[in-house]
Amino acid sequence: MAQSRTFPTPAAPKLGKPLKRAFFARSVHEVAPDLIGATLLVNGVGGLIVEVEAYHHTEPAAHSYRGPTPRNQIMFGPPGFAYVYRSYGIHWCVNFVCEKAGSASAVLIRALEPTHGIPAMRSRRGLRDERALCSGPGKLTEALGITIAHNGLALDAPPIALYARREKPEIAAGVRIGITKAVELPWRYGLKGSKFLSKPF
DNA sequence: CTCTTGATCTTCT
DNA sequence: GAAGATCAAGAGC
Repeated sequence: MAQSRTFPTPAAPKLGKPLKRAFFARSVHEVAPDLIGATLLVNGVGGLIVEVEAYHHTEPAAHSYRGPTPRNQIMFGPPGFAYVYRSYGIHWCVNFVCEKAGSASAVLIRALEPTHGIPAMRSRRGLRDERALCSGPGKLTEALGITIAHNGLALDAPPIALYARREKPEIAAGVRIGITKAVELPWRYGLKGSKFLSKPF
């Protein structure tokens, strides 16, 4: 530790009001862009949501497209809960369930701008560039400590907390990343100009 | 900078 | 047996 004296902790941005579960009880295509700029914390660690993607059961890229399975059952439940799945056998990815029970739609959280608990995130991810801490769906779950243990948890109760954005940001949209079906749907949303995206728009 | 590859769990064919 | 809502490391330019 080269640091020889105590520095003031950088002030984290002021949080908006807590998002209630009802926030998610509407079209996934309204919720997804509205999440850009909101703050996601798990046990007090997290940051600003800067990139998301919408998925809906009527479209073949969605896990719910072929009906319920043990993995995706949370997607078929009520809105306002976390759907966590194993990606490529190695990573965890987290979604927020939207609309209504049976609708099987969700928003994949793809990138955060780290604001809270950065030392904890660094320690979980290893020493890295701050821009790489949460710049991908598998990276941010590792940084926040999200695992299958969080599958099915409510989004408005500990250890998860969400806070509304305080100002409306400029939002970019584009095609989703890493899929081979329904590739043309422009259901990826991001904070315009953010340096913390998984990829530029 | 871009391209390739290995890691290895769940679902589907 | 193969593919997939991914990531990091290594080779090459």
